[in-house]
Amino acid sequence: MELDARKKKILQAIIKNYLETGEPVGSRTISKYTDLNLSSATIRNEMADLEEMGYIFQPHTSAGRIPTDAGYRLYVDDMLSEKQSAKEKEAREAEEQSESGSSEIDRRIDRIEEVLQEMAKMLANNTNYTSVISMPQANKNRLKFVQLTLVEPTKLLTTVVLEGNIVKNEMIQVDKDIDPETLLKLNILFNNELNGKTLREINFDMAANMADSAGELGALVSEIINAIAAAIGSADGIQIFTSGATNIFKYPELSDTTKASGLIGTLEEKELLTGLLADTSGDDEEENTGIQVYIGQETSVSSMEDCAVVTATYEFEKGVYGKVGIIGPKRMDYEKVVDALKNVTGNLDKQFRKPDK
Amino acid sequence: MELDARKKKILQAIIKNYLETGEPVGSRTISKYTDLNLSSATIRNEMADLEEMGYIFQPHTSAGRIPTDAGYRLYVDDMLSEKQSAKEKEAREAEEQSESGSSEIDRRIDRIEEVLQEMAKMLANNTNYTSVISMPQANKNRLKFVQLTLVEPTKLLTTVVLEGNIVKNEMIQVDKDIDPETLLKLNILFNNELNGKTLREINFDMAANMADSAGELGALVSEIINAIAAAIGSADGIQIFTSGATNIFKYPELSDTTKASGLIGTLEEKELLTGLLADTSGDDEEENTGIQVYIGQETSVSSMEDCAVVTATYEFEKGVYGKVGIIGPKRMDYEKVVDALKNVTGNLDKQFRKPDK
DNA sequence: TGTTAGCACTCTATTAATTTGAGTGCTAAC
DNA sequence: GTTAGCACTCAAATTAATAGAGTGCTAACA
Repeated sequence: MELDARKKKILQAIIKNYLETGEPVGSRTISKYTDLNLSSATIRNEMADLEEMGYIFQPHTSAGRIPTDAGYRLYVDDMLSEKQSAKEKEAREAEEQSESGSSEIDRRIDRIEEVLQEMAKMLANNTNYTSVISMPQANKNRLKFVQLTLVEPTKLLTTVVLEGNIVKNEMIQVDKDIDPETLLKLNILFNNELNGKTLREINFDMAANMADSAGELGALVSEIINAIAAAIGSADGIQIFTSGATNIFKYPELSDTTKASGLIGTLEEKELLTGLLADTSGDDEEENTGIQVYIGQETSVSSMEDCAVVTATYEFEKGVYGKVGIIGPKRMDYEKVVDALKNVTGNLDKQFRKPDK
Repeated sequence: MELDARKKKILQAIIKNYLETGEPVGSRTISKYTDLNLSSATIRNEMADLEEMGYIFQPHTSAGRIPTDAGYRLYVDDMLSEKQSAKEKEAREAEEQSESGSSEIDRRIDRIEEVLQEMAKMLANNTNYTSVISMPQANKNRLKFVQLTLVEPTKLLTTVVLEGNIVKNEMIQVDKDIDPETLLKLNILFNNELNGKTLREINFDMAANMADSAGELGALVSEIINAIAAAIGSADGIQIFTSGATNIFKYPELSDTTKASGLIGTLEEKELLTGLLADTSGDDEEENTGIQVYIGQETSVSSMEDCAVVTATYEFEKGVYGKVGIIGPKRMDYEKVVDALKNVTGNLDKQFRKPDK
């Protein structure tokens, strides 16, 4: 069967209406809602076709129609490609707004966590859905600077600064006292050897080599390397901020206790979200719009099979990306969500990249 | 009216039964449940009295009775005072178990956040309620060590170590380059002047004084002091870990959507929890058992008016306390919860205080 | 005087029966 | 190809009927 223009128009009308009301939509509604000037009977015929094609279905005989995942997919893809073509026009018209109120957050750029948490909150409030933001993935990030400090005679503080000025600390308990000269030597050693290295590069034989060449300090050196690796690692482990979890209760189709509990549970756990926010740079869709949409099963998180997830990527430092996502019911206002996400990623890009400084 | 022994026994039986079943309990049940050998009619009479006294009530005529907040209060107080007397006996019998498996967590004691988060998870899993743990309140904590490092020519990293080895970082953007000697001077200056000070002590005129005596570096010095204060402050802002929020769905009286949403919302916000976990050292009850119980309205968090909250205090460093709490329905298993809390605080005390090291 | 059996009464919860109305599919006419 | 009309279906809301748990009160009993 052919999905001609009229069918498509009807399908869109159905989905649009369902997005607003959340109720199955019947033929009579569409007959009036559209400018097609068709009777409900005609619409019914077309609907039967659309159902056969798998874009809509009835929850039960004698109910209106609801979009299937395939229906949503079609709708979303259409919208995105429209946005895409609209984008080119925008690109020309933009630039005038490019500098705006970033100074306030500028000052505390080192408090990335707070910025992201705040963003998540805002996003959730604006959209009435649940928002999710991942810390930029640092595992491709390079070590910029290491500082060893003696806090107590046997307590060594390792401060690690990564590219992008992410700072992490690790405390090491040592057996015997360390004298200042040794400390200085160690500091120089580590900064010479490790700067610019990633976690992966450090982990391999480098540790062994350095420990060897350090002679009697070998044990200490390898312990310090471990601490450094742990510090980088702890920055690596995807950190995720969520907000507005309770917004799901605004949508009856999600607020049944088992579903809600499952959803909130995965939001609390956070580990399960990493999959959602994995790095997808290189995907086709990504290349085009920077936006990805997962509908129902496509999320591969079982507790979200009744949800849709829209994600976008922001750039933290050259080549280091983080993700922003919105989780809501399948019948979410995709258009609004996409706009909101673009807004946020745009903001973050601007704040973090700061080509001027 | 007099609350004689028999009435008390009946009240306890009612509450105990209600804790288990969650259903209003009737006279016949009690007549069999207790060893009082009284007919249901007699029990009914006593129940009428207990109701008049305000310890129990009927959700509607012809339903069994449910404890009022006052009833719970009586029950909990009794239990706690029993525990208290039992404690003395324990004290004699204890000590043999005093050293147990703390080594594993010992190693990573600097990762307090992780330890506490893990504890919260465990506690929630064991009890099937929601758990809450606050970071030790550092605002009485003293500065132990400051380290200024130049990360880039105009980027100054301030690393602050507090008593208890809490480490915080703050990045400062400076106008002009700083040469190594100045840096060294600053390091010495700050460590001499500020060590052992609390946030409050630093904030006052000290900042002004130091800036003055620093001459042309005045502006820089005061900016650094700000950074240090911010670092301490960020450690001060109560940090709270929660776990098992979704456990509330296991209790029908809490899982109605509005209530659940409110509760989970406050758990997500966390700010509202600070009141619950405020420092109460010095309270009467606290002195006796280390345990506090808030029933219903007593929490003064509106979303928890159908809940009970039990909290306990643990000692992080001498004089620095944190709190552990359990949030559940009023009909929670208080005894189990109190035991679990004591267990956890005991563990934390042991881990953090480490009188041996 | 405290305890108990007995009974009428109340009120919720459950189940069943009934009604309503939205929406469909199909047929026949335009 | 479109539409009016009609019989049919089914969920949801409404009402009615029933069952059962539990009470309060009275009168008898030890």
